[in-house]
Amino acid sequence: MPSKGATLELAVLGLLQESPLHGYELRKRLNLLLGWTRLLSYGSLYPALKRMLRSGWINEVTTVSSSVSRRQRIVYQITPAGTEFFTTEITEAGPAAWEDESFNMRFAFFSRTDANVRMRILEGRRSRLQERLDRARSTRGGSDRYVTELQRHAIDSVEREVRWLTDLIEAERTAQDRTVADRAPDRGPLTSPPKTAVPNTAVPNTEIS
Amino acid sequence: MPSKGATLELAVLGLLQESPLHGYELRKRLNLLLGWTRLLSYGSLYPALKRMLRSGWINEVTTVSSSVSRRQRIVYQITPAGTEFFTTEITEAGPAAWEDESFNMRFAFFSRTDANVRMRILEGRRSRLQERLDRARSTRGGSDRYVTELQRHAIDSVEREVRWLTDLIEAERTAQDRTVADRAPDRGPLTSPPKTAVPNTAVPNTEIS
DNA sequence: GTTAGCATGTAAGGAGTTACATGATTTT
DNA sequence: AAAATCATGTAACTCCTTACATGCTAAC
Repeated sequence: MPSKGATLELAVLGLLQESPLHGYELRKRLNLLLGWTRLLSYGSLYPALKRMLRSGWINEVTTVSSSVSRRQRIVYQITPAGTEFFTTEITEAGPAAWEDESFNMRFAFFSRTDANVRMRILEGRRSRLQERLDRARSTRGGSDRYVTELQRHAIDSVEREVRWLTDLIEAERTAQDRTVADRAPDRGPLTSPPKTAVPNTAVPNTEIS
Repeated sequence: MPSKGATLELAVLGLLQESPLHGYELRKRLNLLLGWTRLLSYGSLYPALKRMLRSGWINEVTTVSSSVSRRQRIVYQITPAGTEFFTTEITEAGPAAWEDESFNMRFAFFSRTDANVRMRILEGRRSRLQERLDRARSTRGGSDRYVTELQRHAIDSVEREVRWLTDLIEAERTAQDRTVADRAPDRGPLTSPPKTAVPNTAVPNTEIS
């Protein structure tokens, strides 16, 4: 079975690979990682965790009093089965991986993805967007000013995303060439951002658990 | 009641205000108007049409043989009640109107919206996006290269959209000033696009029905 | 001591998709 | 005559949100 969606489950597993977390904290991290446009609700997250428990991908450990806080929490940790599922799914670079949500999630875990899989996902995503552009450009028939403007803006946005992907693919490719040519340790791409980076004025925000 | 979503229904009513259409054709136009990223399915459209029939917003007329084609179609036309509902909803410039889908739909029908309502929707949408930016910029704590890059790109995209809205607001404002000052007929904004327009190389596509 | 934020859940429902079904008409 | 496209629908299912419920703990 090609496994339909399961984006949320995979994102949770990806986060739990770094460290065990409880639901409340998971939600915060998921909102950072993906979404931030759409805040994930608890009504979505907690049932997902229950499902994952039943699937045997995660274990729950109830903490009563630990070092700093004596607040009761249910901490989830990933199981070997969960790790295996995550690895299998994240390696799957088929059409499901170039859809919006799915792509974002996979991209967020690219550090734990093989270089050739990264490449296939980036290229697949780009051709998916290219298809959209072709469709949009061939069917523009709006006489209305606002409709035209809306479509123009939408096309601009997708074109921008295609350029972003192209830059990333280029960065991946040169990084890979370096590795093959020099036998140097794979430092990976993105050591220098492909476009003008936002000046990092943000608060470091070093809150752990 | 503030009326939850009903984006699809409103979009259908908006299209039917121009001319009566059958389901198949409606889907095509809806995909142009909104979506084009997400193709609307018939499993969504036809039940919506049934609901709208029951609500009395539209009538159905079965055509058997007309001028060009003798193919059987069910053509829907908007009723006075439907027009009233559409007008009321489209004038409602509350928070529901600045959400992604809802905003796009309302924007697409801006030609049939009062200038002051347009302004409120554009400004509301912009401050909604501004909130997202503030949240995203204050919580950036990713050490991972790819996560950082993903968030940077997401922030860039929203910043771009904010600028787009700012230009549109400016265009609306000057258009309104002109109208007030000269007593000239309201030619509206967007007579010249605020940014570099895509060179219109698209096929005119004059397919009607 | 009360408010704000932490923490976990459930039930009902909204909005959509996919898969299934069927058949007419036009094009090749 | 076959294939593509037009045309309309239903049933099951997915995924998510909102509203409801509950209670603890930290800060003011």
